[in-house]
Amino acid sequence: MTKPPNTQPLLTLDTFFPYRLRRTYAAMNRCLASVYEDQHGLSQAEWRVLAIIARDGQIRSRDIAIGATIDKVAVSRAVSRLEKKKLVERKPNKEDARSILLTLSHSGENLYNLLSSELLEVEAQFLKGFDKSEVTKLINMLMQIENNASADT
Amino acid sequence: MTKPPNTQPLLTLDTFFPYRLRRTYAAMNRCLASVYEDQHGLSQAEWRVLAIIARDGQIRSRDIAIGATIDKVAVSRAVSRLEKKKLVERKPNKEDARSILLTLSHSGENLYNLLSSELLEVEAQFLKGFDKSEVTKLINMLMQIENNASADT
DNA sequence: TCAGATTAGTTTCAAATGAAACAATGTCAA
DNA sequence: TTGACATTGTTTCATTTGAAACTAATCTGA
Repeated sequence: MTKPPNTQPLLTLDTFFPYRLRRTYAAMNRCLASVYEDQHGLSQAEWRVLAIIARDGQIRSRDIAIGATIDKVAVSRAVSRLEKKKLVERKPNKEDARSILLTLSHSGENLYNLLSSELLEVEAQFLKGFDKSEVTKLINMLMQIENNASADT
Repeated sequence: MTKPPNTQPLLTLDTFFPYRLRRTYAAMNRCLASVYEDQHGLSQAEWRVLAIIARDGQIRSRDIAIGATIDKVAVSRAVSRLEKKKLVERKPNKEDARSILLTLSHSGENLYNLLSSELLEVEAQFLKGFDKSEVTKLINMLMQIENNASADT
């Protein structure tokens, strides 16, 4: 009874790359959130800020915003919450008093280590069935697409 | 001066699949939004609802929510706005008076056709440099990963 | 040197969002 | 039937979010 909407569809949603990427991203996110949020009480922003600090060591808010592509307001709020939870510490920056240097606390490091091993397992679930070269190729394609999108006018 | 945070990092962020996927998704989204939002004044939810209705013809709110993985409240609001803009029409469903059947209006179809050709160009930008088989492989991997993630406990 | 412009980070306020409550209809078993 | 439960879609309300305003510090160039 349902009539086909377009006799000659321009856009086939199911093979439209943005549609597929969005669906994959959404499904992935639900899995990840069940770990960092449901099990450890961190928001996505908090987890991402934590991961960037873990990667870079001592870092300014501004560089977290750039590294994690979160806007500075969200970073500021995430850091406040992480500080309240004693996971992150703020130190004054002697070289530039406008900014603040952020580091993980001891318990921040512990949580990060725990979380990262849990999330690596989740990643392995996502990528189950693919061999190493396929995954490498996938990652490289995603990086190229990110570049193409960022270069976009 | 910046000390390495972990002597033996468990998780290498730059090759961590969820990190890459998220960055790609974010970059892609900015490009797409510059079309449907900045140029045509549609929110992401509105565009996605429009695309699902275009694909499926006559459809219930509920099925849009499932098809687009948007929650029903967001669908309800997006449909209201689309109706206000005369892009979508609500018709009572004779078979089940709880639900409402949604279709594109004439101008909704026109906008959809315009938008989809514009967005296909954006997609082509993203995928520039890859051949057809690479893109097919990519899409298939994303679908598999989505399934793996959805099957996750 | 010092006035204007720029940058880092926070706060404020309005808009977007999501969970729960809700009204209206439909289903199903006793 | 009918009465308990389920489903559809909207509304309400509290929280989250983001843009702009703001404070404080730094840079820049006449």
